[in-house]
Amino acid sequence: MAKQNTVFKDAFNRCLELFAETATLPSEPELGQALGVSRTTVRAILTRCEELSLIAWDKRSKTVLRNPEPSDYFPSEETDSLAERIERSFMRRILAGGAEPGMQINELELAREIGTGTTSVREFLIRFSRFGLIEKRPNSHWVLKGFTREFALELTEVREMFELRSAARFVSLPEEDPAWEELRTIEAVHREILAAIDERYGEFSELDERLHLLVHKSSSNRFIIDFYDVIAIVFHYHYQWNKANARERNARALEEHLDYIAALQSRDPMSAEQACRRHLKSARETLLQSIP
Amino acid sequence: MAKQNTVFKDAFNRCLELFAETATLPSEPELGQALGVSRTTVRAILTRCEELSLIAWDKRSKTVLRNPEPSDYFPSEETDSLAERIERSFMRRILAGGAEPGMQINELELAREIGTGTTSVREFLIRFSRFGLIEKRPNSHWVLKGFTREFALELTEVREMFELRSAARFVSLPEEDPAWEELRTIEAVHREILAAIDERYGEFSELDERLHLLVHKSSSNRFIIDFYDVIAIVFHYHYQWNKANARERNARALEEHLDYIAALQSRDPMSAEQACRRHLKSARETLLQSIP
DNA sequence: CTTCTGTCTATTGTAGATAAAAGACAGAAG
DNA sequence: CTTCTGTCTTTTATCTACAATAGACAGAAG
Repeated sequence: MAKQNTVFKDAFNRCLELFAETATLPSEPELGQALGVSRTTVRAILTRCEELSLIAWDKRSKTVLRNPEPSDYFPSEETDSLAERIERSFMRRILAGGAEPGMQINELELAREIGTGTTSVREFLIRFSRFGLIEKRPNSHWVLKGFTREFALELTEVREMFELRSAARFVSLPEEDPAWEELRTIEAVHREILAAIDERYGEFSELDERLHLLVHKSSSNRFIIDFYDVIAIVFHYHYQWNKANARERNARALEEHLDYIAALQSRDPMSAEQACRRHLKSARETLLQSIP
Repeated sequence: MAKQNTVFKDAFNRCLELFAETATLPSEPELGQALGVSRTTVRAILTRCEELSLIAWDKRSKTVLRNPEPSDYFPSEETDSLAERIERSFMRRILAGGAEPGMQINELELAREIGTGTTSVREFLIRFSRFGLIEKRPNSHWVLKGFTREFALELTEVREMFELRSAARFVSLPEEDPAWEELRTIEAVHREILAAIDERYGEFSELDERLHLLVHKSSSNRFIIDFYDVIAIVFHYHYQWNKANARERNARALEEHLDYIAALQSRDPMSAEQACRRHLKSARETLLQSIP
């Protein structure tokens, strides 16, 4: 098992969705473009489609023979990349499981538990180390620094610096910048969700990320934008983990977002700064409350 | 060749230095402590010392028989860890060699050139990616983003945010904080170097890192402190690469540092901020001048 | 009863191998 | 003459293996 063929399986599944739209499939390079994979993978997909009698394929003609059935798809467990599986397992262990700061992290043990080789785990840990939650002792184990109060405070301190700076840039973006359009879209989604808050409050997490990432992006600074990954992953898993009072919390945050959005749209630096500060302050408090 | 024994070789060399101080060596755990290695490595070192008739070793008694000669040491090329070698080769390629932005980076080729396995190169690139100079195309190559003007501006923007914040913290450190002592030491070294600037201007680079790292550390924020790695590596290689007018540049920077140090020692936030801004501004300009 | 040494085990760092995926090139089809 | 397909080569992602290194434990020495 040198390499998982998850790219193939995932692209295959996505390719079946395209069948609904057209009776004849486009050329191989075009398909590759649409699915975001190379021609090699496209041909593997087409070959499998042919084997399953989903299409008739002869050189340039690719005719859809029948609509795909659920059994044609690969199960979703098989389409996740190894890196995603490792991340989930790891985060579950350190966030959900009682993981005390100072705990040792063992590459071999993690690999065995996840059912994978050590190399992948190792590379994951290296990438993950930039989130500041783990640290390497050279020639020895990793140490879990823990999702502690200090961590949250350090994270939010930088977040606030970066977001205030980005918000200040945002209000000075030229009228024709696509960010304004995206901001209006995000605003509309906010209103939709608020209108049906009882059913849709769960969609907040994703929307939150979308808004803040948009703001951070206007900094045009790769370090600021990259840092948003740290924030996103922490909040992502934090929302999954801590669902107490989610409805009220999210409703309040949505209102704050609307204020923030309005302030950005006013193009007034001062009120944007104030709205930004207010929201970040309550976001910080929410995060801190969930930490013992 | 599963693992290079550079830890052993480097510790062995450092161990020979200890011979000058004592006629009998301390216990194994103590030696391990002093050299920063495990007992396993200590015993390997002692075994080799015995083989070379450098010491007589019987259980607890370890008597030095003769002083080490140059030929006893391992050559310095063999004591560098693989990671260090890869970093140097890579930086030489991308800074010195005409490396245009957008260039593809090939793991296999790099590994062959450095004479190492792909795994190590790969892990290096993953670690290095946080410096914002390269980017991964999944399932495909890395792309060099280049040491460009934008890079320098983005880097210094964050640097200035972080250092201003850290300097503000610094002035409010309590009297007994060891940072004040370290600051006085750094100040003294500055004066020494300035007094003999023509011969010693080359020592500035290291001192610069020491001062700024001290300031950043007072933020007590892991993200700010970690970010200093990015700054340090960029300036480190930048100094090596760009030696034009080094004497004058360093002399001016030393003067600025002294102002900055005095402002910090005054405990006055306003003057610390001003001195910090002044120095960072000229550091930025120096960096930008070296980029075409 | 603390600290050391001898011995053994477990884990990390690195190389090498292999399937998956990307990508290059020439000739075919429009 | 542009875009496609067939074929082939190169590179990446991942596993496995193994030496270097760390670390554990029991008995020895003080």
